[in-house]
Amino acid sequence: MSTGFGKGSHLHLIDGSAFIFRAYHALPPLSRKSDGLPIGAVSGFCNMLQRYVENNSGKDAPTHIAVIFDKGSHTFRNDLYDQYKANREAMPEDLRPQIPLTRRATEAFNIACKELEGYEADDIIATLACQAREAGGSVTIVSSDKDLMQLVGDGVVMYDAMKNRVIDRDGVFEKFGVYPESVVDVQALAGDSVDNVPGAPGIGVKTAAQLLGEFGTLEELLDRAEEIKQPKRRQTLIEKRDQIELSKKLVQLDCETPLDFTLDDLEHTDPDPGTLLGFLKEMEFRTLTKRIADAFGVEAPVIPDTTPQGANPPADNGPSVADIPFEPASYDCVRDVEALKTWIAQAHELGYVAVDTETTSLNEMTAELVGVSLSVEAGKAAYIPLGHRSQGGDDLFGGAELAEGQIKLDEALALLKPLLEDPAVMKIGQNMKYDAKVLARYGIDIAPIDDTMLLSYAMNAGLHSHGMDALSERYLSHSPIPIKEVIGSGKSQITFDLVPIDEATKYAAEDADITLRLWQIFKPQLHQAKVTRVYEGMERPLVPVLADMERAGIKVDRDTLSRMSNAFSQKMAGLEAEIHEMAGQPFNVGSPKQLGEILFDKMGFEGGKKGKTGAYATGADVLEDLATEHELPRRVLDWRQLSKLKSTYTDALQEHINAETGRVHTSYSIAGANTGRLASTDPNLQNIPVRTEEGRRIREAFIAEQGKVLVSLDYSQIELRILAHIAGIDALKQAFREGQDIHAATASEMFNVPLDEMTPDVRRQAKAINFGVIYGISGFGLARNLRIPRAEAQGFIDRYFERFPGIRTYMDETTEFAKKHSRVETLFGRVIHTPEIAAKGPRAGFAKRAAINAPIQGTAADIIRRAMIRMPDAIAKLPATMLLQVHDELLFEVEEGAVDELIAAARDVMENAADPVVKLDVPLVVDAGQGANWAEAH
DNA sequence: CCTGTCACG
DNA sequence: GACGTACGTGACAGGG
Repeated sequence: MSTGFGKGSHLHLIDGSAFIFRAYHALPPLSRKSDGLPIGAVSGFCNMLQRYVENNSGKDAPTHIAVIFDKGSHTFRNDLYDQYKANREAMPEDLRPQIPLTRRATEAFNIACKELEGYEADDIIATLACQAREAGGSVTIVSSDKDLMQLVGDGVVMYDAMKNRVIDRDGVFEKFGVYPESVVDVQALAGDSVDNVPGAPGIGVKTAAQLLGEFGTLEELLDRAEEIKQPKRRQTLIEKRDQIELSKKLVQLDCETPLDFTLDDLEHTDPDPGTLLGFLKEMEFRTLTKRIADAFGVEAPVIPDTTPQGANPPADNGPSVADIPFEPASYDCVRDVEALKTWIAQAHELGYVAVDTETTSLNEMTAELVGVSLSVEAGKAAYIPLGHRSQGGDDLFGGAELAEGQIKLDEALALLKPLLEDPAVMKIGQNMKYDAKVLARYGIDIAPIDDTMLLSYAMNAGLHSHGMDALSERYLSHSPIPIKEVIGSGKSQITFDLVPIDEATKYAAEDADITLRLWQIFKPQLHQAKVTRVYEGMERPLVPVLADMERAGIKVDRDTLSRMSNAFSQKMAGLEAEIHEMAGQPFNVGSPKQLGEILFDKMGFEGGKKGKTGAYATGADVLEDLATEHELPRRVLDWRQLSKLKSTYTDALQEHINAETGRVHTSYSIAGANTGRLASTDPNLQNIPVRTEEGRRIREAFIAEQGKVLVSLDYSQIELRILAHIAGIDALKQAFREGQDIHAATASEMFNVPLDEMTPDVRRQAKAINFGVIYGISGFGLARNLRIPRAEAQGFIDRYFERFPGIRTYMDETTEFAKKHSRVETLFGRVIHTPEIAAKGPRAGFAKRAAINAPIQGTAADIIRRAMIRMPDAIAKLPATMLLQVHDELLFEVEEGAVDELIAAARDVMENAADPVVKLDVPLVVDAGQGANWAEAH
């Protein structure tokens, strides 16, 4: 029945990109259950196609149909004008992989799918519409894009699928005030801020339509521009003639696109049921598969239910998980292989399982696995003891023997490994990084995971902490068995392997039970809280990245530390003697209480202030002031510095060197800091000294292995850059774009000092103000920091606000937002709750400054998180390991020959880490350093 | 266990 | 007009 395209034929042209974006934004970010592939836009796209075909199956059904896509970002318009579509936001990361799938979907529906490199979809649509019109057929363009309106008329109409409205010549007139043949002229004059078409400044659609009504065509208008009465308008049209003519070329669609197919190739035929249903099955679209199978009158293919619900708990019908009682006695203790297999099968069937590990220590690097607990349903959990020992073993070596009635560790792990690594089963944990690290040491790479701690953090940062006990109390009204009751505390504390198995079961299974229940509460709330992308993009993917960094650790040279400790001891002893001599009596220099009494009571210094405990304040700022009057306070300051360096660093770090690896392994808490920053503990490697020469030498003990180098990359002024972007401070943005010294530039702007006459002191003051702004500046705080009178500090601040009024606006708007919503947000959508903002009294001040700071600090934290998540792939082929993060710095260990390559690759990731979600107005700049130790690298 | 102090960004 | 004040962390020592 193929007769070729001609009179009576009806061509439908669907704007594919419009369909995709509408589908993407209309739906929550769904993902394919079996492997987490993002699929929301594809799902919406298929639904829209299906509905479209259904609605157009009557006698007006199209004889020919095609979906047209854009291809490539560079078109002939970019050659005309390099700014064309330059400020278009980049495609969201989770949409990109879905684009090819929409092509496949189109083909599966047996609809022609067309695109052409170097041309926009609009040009292909224009060319096809012209051809169809000439052949005597009619055309419906399915799109609401105003750029396509120039094509309407002579048998061509547009159809807005969203509003279910046909746009004909009158519809175009309604929109533009002119008929289709003049649309291009209107657009050339009015320009388009979305596509970055310049147009004529100051002329919009209304004025353009009016001018064209008067002069007829754009060319006529430009030739006779002198006749225009309004002086401003006349001047614009004369001066900007080139720009307007360029704009016309940009908006004019190309009807001569070189196509490698003809209209006849677009003939619409019914899809092949097998192909279409096969595709839908592969995408795991259950509802749509069934609907289309019904329409074909065939059996719907079975999408195996053994593939997991995985990512989400089943819809909640029964009693709330918080209402199901906790019954420790009901927990299953799994002591044989058959029972274990039953539990594993249940997990496979459901597609999710809560997992918790019990170990001999909180240190994941040395902890030995003692047992694993699982839960698949609220109130239903199992504990699998694997390494329990009978208490008080009485053999000669005092070692306890493995208790009876446990599956052999190897055997159990061999059974658990396929489950824990099965991409089709979601493993749910509370602080999964811990379990992942322990299991990694037993050869199990647990994935995919959900983490209740991180779910809570993504939704509730700032509201409460995210430890399991706190979450259980708050959301389940249940106090878990305290670990103290199981293993004791203090001197009589035992390790978990010595806990009797019955008791261990109650404790361990309860943890898995609680974790599962929390997940069932939290996971469905994620989308509503609008933090799905935060959780899936910036929290969860960080878990394996940090686990690897922590397991890698950094090499620390014990001898270097030990020598420093000795040197510090000697110096301190000398200082202590001098201090006692000056004080006229011996006392504990390390006791602020005793020191305060010596200073203010015995020696009679003025201005002693007592705190709420009744002790004198003896902080560094106090001693610094007293140091002008007497030598003793300076000695105490020196002593304190050495004492700090010794106790916290040179002594303590040695204790943290792992006997097996010879390295120090910190632990990062992902959900510790409210702003999104990480925190480092045991030991804290984010506060290794650097500001004083003496302290910085401690970094010489952090070294690279033989043949390797430490490389440090850090963001330059990232928070100030973010401030410039968020608050929209043009002067700061400009300074950053030009690579200026930002503090000097600020000083120059504030104090009217030319850059080449800048003194270090003026620059220092400007620097203090810049940082003060980030922290929610106050006259008092700046005065104290700069040690200047408060009035003077306030004067600086006033002048700063005067010169950079955007800052004041940002602070006011942020405070308002916080008051209104009780939260603030980062550029990437991270939510930080600010419950205290409503408080009265001094707490309100704290809350306000925290609210001002959080979006800035938090956005910086988001950016480096994104960089860290991308880093493993980016450096996969290099002999390099990412070791540490210090808020704006990443430290790597690299083989000597690959340093330059590593720097290039890592810098690229870091400098572009905001893309494509946020387009910053300022460049991100990363500085790099390298050396045999951290002091050299930094 | 809390407080003061001080190390970092 | 008074009241306290820079933001975010973690570790250690002293002292109850």
